Formats: sequence, C-alpha cells, structure tokens
Amino acid sequence: MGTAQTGTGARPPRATIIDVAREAGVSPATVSRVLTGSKPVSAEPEQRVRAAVARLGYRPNPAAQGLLRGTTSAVGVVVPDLSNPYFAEVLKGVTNAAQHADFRTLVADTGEKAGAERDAALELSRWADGIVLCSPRMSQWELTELAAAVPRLVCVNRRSRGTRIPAVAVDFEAGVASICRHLRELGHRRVAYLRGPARAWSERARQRALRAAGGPDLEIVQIPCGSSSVDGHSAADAALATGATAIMAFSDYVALGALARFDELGVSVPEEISLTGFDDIALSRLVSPRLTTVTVNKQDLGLRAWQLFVDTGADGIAGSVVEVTPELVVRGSTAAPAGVTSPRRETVHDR
Amino acid sequence: MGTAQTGTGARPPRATIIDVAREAGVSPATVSRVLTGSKPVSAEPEQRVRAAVARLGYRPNPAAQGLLRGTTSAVGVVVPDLSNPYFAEVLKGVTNAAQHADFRTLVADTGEKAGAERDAALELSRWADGIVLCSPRMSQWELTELAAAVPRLVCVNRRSRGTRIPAVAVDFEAGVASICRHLRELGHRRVAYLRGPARAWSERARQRALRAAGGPDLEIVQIPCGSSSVDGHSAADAALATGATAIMAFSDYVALGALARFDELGVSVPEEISLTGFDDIALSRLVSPRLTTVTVNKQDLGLRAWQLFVDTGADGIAGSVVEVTPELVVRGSTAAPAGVTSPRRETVHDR
DNA sequence: CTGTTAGCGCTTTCAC
DNA sequence: GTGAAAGCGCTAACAG
Repeated sequence: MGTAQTGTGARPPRATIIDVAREAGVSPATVSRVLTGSKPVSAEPEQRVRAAVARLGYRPNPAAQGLLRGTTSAVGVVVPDLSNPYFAEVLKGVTNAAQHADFRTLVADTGEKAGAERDAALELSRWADGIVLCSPRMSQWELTELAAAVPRLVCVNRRSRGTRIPAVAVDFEAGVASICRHLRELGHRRVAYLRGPARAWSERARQRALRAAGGPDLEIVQIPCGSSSVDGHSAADAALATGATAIMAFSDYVALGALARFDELGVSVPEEISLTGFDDIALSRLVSPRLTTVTVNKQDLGLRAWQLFVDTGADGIAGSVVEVTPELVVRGSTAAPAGVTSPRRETVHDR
Repeated sequence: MGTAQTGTGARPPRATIIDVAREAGVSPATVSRVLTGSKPVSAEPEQRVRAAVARLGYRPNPAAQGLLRGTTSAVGVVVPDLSNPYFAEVLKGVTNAAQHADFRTLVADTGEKAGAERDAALELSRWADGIVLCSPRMSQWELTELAAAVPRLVCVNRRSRGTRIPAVAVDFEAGVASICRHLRELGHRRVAYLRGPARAWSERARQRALRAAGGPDLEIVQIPCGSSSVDGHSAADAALATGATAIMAFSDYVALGALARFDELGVSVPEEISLTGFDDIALSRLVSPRLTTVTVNKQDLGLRAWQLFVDTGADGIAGSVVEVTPELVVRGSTAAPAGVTSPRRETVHDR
C-alpha cells in the first residue's frame, strides 16, 4: 500500500485530530470517541474516521493527552549501572511488564554515584507517573525525603523500616545463611567474605546474616572489596592470605573476578579453595568450574516492582513489601576443604 | 529545612505556574521568563519568583511544555534484548550522552522478534523526538518505510545502501578479516564458523568478509548457530565434527557457550582447538582461557548514535554513516594447530 | 448519537 | 520590564 511516502524529501507536519476530523467530515470529538472508545459512535462515521486516520498516518499527540489526563503512562527506572547485567535484567523485567500495559519506560543510569540518585529520580518523575529505584545507595533520610517528593516510588532491593515505601527485595539473609550452611556442611570452618559496597542496603543485610551465621564452628573473615569483577580480582590475594578454605563473594560478578585471579595464580578451585557467588548471573554457568551461588530471578524482580507500582494507587497509599527468597544452586566451585573427607555431594542441584 | 512534608499522608496536588505566580505576586508570564530565561526580568521580582518556586517545590509540567514547543526532549532506544550485555552497553552510551543534554531516554525491548521492531519504534516515536534502533532485524524495505514515518531515525549496526538513514556501525568485514588473518598466520587451514541470526545485517556483513577471506589456504565451514551462549553451546559439537582446527564464533557470547561445552567434553582450548569471539564483552577476559576476540567500544557506539541523532536536524536531512573499526585482541584461546610449530606468539596484545 | 465549547499548564506574542 | 490573552492538541462536559 503506497500510503506512506518513502524515504526522501521533507517530512509532512504531523497530522492533528482536526485534520482527521476534516478529512472524515466529522467533528474532532467524534474522532476522539472512535479512538478512545469512550462513547459509542455509529458504524458509518466510524469507518470514515478510521480510514482518515490510516490515510493520514495520524497518531494522537501524547503530550496533549497527558496534559489533559494528568498522567504520563510512563514509568521511570533508576539504576546504578546499566553495564551490570543484574540491573539490565531488572530493567528488562520492568520494561516488558510496562510494555504489556501500554506504558513507556524511562531509564536513568546514575553511574554508581549515590549523589546522583536523588536528582535522577526527581527529574525522571516529572515525565513519569512513578519511579522504580533499583538498589539505591542513598541514605535512609534522603530516601524518605525522595519518597515524599515522587508520586509512587517503588524500591528494588531496599527495605526501609520506618516508612511506607513499597519495595521488592531479595531475602539476602536467607541467601547468605544457605551458603553458610552449605559451606559448613562441606566441612569449612574458616571463610573469607569479600564485602560489597558499604552503602548498599544489600551489603548491610548480608552482614546481619553473617553475624547470625558466624560462631565457633564457622569463622568469617571480612575482606574489603566492592561490587565489580575487578574488585574481586584485586581482593582475591588478600582473601587467600587469610588461610580460609572457602571464599564467599558479595556477588557472582565479584566471584568471577576472583576466579580469574585464582586461574592466574594457578590456585585450583574447588580443590585448593572453594568459592561462592550470589545472584546467579548467566555467565556463572559458563565458567569453569561453574559457580556455586544463590539464584535470583532478576527479571521477576522487575516484574514484581512493576506490579507494586500498579498496586500503589496514585494517592500514594499501600506500602507492601515483597520478599523474594533465593535458592542455593550447588555447582562445581565448592567442595570439602583439603584433608576433610566429608562425603562430597555430587548431586548437583543445578537446572 | 523542613520544606518537604515527609512520608506519611496525602500528597499535595502538584503546584502549577499559577500557584507560583500568585505566591510571588507576579504574573505567570514573569514566572515563565525567570525559569526559561527567555526575557530579562528585574532583580527584585526574580528573587520572589525563585523563592516561591523553592517554597512550593514547583517544577514545570513537561507535557504542557512539550505541547507548546512541539518537542519532547526524549530519545527512544529500541533493542532486541536488554539481557544481552552488548545492547545494555549501547543503551548506557546513549543514556549517558542524552542525560548530559537534558534529554530523557525511553527504552523498548523487542525480545529478538523482528516483527516487534516496527511497532516498538513507531510507538516510542510518539513520545520522543527520534529513535535509535539497535541491530534491527527487520527487512530493508520495512526499515525504509519506518524511516519515513519516524522523525530522526538512527541505526546502530545496520547500514542501508539505498537510503539516507544515518547509522553508526562496526566494520564487521575488517573485524572478521583480522581474525581470519590471525588464524591463518597461526597455521590454521580449516575453520568452522558459528553463524549468527540470518536476519541480522551484521551476520550478512560477516558472510561478505568470509567470502573474501576464504580460499585454498583457508577453508571456512559454516555451522548454523545463533546469537546466544546457549546456541554456541549446542553448536559446538557440530563444529568439532567438521575436523576444523579453529572455531570462529559469531560473537563472544556465542563463543563462551562453546567454550563451556568444550570444558564439559574435556576438549582443551587452545591445545586441541582454537576459538575466537567478536565484541570483547567484559566476561571474555574472566574465562579460562581468556578469549581471543575483536574489541568494540559499545558505549562509544551509543554515544556516536546520540551524536548522529543530534546532528540530524529535525528536518530529517543529513544522513551520514559512521564506521567504527574494531581491533583484534589476541588472548589465550588461540594457538597454532596441533602439529604445526609455527612460532606461537606469546606477545599477548591485551590491555 | 453527534457537534460545540471549555480548558489541561505552559509559553509567547502583543499591548502597556 | 511586565501583564493580559491566545493557543499548542486533545478530551470531557454540555447541549442539541
């Protein structure tokens, strides 16, 4: 159908509803009614309107609609780092769900800078009906302030006790506990923990779990590290120096960095040292040995954030918190420490 | 500053410019002039306006501004798959650049479905001043049609001969050629190529390069594969069965899948078989052996796409094409084939 | 069932 | 240098 003029030449000014009305020989109101279905229109004019819409390639101007309706049909997503597959997956989860509901997704990357989060969220919120804030690094106080300024703020991986901010969060305590249990069962007694960013709520949650899990039969040695694979690579030597028989990394990403370092050093995993991650990113099953970790459905996290966003009425009530419990997946990177003949369980729970 | 009411309770209806005007004892026009700087305003009223703005937490309604100005200050990015780190990086590049210019970024994920691209782009374009289309899988004809319907369409990794669509694209031919040269120099004479998606322009470009590189001293055996690591994992056996001494994968992601399969099979890389990727994603230097590949700055690709978007006037002229030449990085996954004592170059060009 | 009218929040002439 | 008024494109009241 040679309707649209192809390629070359000047672009026609975008058709307005008035153009369509004129073209169809009806009033703008009728066009609107056909398009929104807000009120019944008889068959014959409806046909003419639809034909005119198609002929002119008309699509309503969302700015005008938004101005009138007072909503944007958009949701903003603020993430610390799009390069991090974890956040990319969460974003994908939100986007897919939003697309399904005819919502647009706006995205902002704060470059891991806690100071940028507030402004990014505030700015995006002008253009959106609400914000999904991923793993905010900002202070509790700032977050509370922000929640007051933004209509419908939903957090991912950040629960705030005092407030009514809806959130979906991984149960980091449970995840860390299951890793600790696994290592203890294998016979490990001394574990080095590669710490995440101090400002991250998820790191503080992990610390709570470690305090609970640590004891006379499981000593935890803390190693400052970070959240990237480069951090893991750098911290690996210090972890090794502690004499621990197992290393628990803040995340899979960090663990992969440590694994690469061990490879360089000729330290074999899991024979000489066991290694665990957190999150189960795609690559963790592509490395050798495959990484024992705790699995989190990241897209699902995004989907649930979207649902909270929807549930949270525009009036700002409802403040439910969804907790997602991660599952341990035992793969090749953990084994009994050298010398311990605990029955190495070959039952890999993977898949 | 107890300005913002914190947390609890009902949200105040967002302040309008009229509220500010009343609060400051001036007319809305003056408020507008202060905020946009479109015309000079004397000092004293300006102070009162700024104070009122701060007190009320006023921020202009972008829908109203957009309606009046006819622009959205937003750019749409359409990608096949946000889970793919390649596209996540490109998106990050665009977003960062856009943020810098006070533009919002809208994102859509087409789930690798060629049929969804057109609709996603069209829909996003209603809300944006233009679209960055990443690695479109749609037909040339569809793309041309789309370019006519969307103001300012910029493609990433897709050049179209006949049209004036601005694009930034990796020089896949040069990348493939450099890999072929590298393998031939090592002494390989028979190479299996793991094919990408047939619809991808980048795959067709690779095929052109392979036709040029193949010959009596370098036989290329084509293996149908795909673009994911799972595809690479599945196709690895067939590639092995060809008797080739080296495998060239469509991308790093695919190569990592193949590498995992070789690990399962106990086939050692590069001793028994050499393996190459394409793109140099972050994980390729975390696996063992580290992957020989061709490096592409993916965020830079996004940045350049943004620049093209800016350059392309709203009138739709200018149709320049930027070509990015990738560089070979030789790492541990390639070596001379067994039996050939070509001087194994230990000079790793990495970093 | 359909057309006319008013107005969403803002910017920008046009007068003063 | 400032205010009044018109209008961006659309939808929701109102008439008819």
